[in-house]
Amino acid sequence: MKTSSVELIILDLLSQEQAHLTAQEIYQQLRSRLPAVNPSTVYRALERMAHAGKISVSDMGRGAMVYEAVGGERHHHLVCQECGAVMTIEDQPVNELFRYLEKQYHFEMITNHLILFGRCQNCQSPVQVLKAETSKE
Amino acid sequence: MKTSSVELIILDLLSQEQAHLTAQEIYQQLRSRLPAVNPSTVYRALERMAHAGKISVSDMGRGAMVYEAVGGERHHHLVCQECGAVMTIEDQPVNELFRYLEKQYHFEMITNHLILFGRCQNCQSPVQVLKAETSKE
DNA sequence: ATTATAAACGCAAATATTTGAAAATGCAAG
DNA sequence: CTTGCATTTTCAAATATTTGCGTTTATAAT
Repeated sequence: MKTSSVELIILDLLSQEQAHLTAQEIYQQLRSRLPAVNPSTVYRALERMAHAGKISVSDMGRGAMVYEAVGGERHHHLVCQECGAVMTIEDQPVNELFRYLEKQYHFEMITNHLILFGRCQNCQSPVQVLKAETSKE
Repeated sequence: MKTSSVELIILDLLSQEQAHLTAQEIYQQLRSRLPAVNPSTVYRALERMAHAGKISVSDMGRGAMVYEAVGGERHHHLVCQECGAVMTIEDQPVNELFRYLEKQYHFEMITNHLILFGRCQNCQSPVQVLKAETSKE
């Protein structure tokens, strides 16, 4: 099956510099190459590609899902909910959990990009103190 | 700080039977108790509550995020991307990973509800065969 | 009780996303 | 090349979500 032109361009966009783009960002950038493309074409293409495993979709706390090309080093992210900092972590420990769950539950994992939210080192104790001073629930 | 009435009702809704509700479902159900409530009030309340850690937000592959009250047994889900089946798994192995990552990256984990996508046992080999017969990329 | 301040809410407008149905395109078989 | 079928795209309309801003409500201080 030949890949549609929109899909090709989207893959190209997502291949630039480990891009994590939202549907809107993709739509906007696409318009500079295919000026008349319709938004629903983009949404449907993204849906298709995600289901086909060509791209991954994740919530990185930006308000909308971000899309990423699959391939390259498998990795995962820790996202700080206070300052938005994104740390990339290696696959190994996550992979171990996944393999364990696959055996345990006879489940074939598809998720290959984990996003975990929390507070980075910088945002930890300082915030606690601030909160203690400011609010009293 | 006193909790707003909308927040109280939302918490009540989410406390019924391990509910995983979308914003729309919450909005609809809320209207039966507060007929004149405005959608933006609901969206803003959900955002507030999520940020305050009163509820958790996750993508269970239903097209929209689902909200859940926190508290009760910590658990996670395996969601089958073919048939939509949802398995609940115990916290322990996930918790071990989280504790490891916290130590390793000095990161304080907030995520407490993991959703992992894949294929359940029923949807595994059958689909492979079907695909092999049907498509030839 | 009165006033000041911040949080929550409603409303209307702007955006974003989804959906159904028709037109266009690509591909394979005849 | 022409027909048939499946996929992709468009368009318009329906939904869903977000945003700015003015109003109300709650809370705390005077």
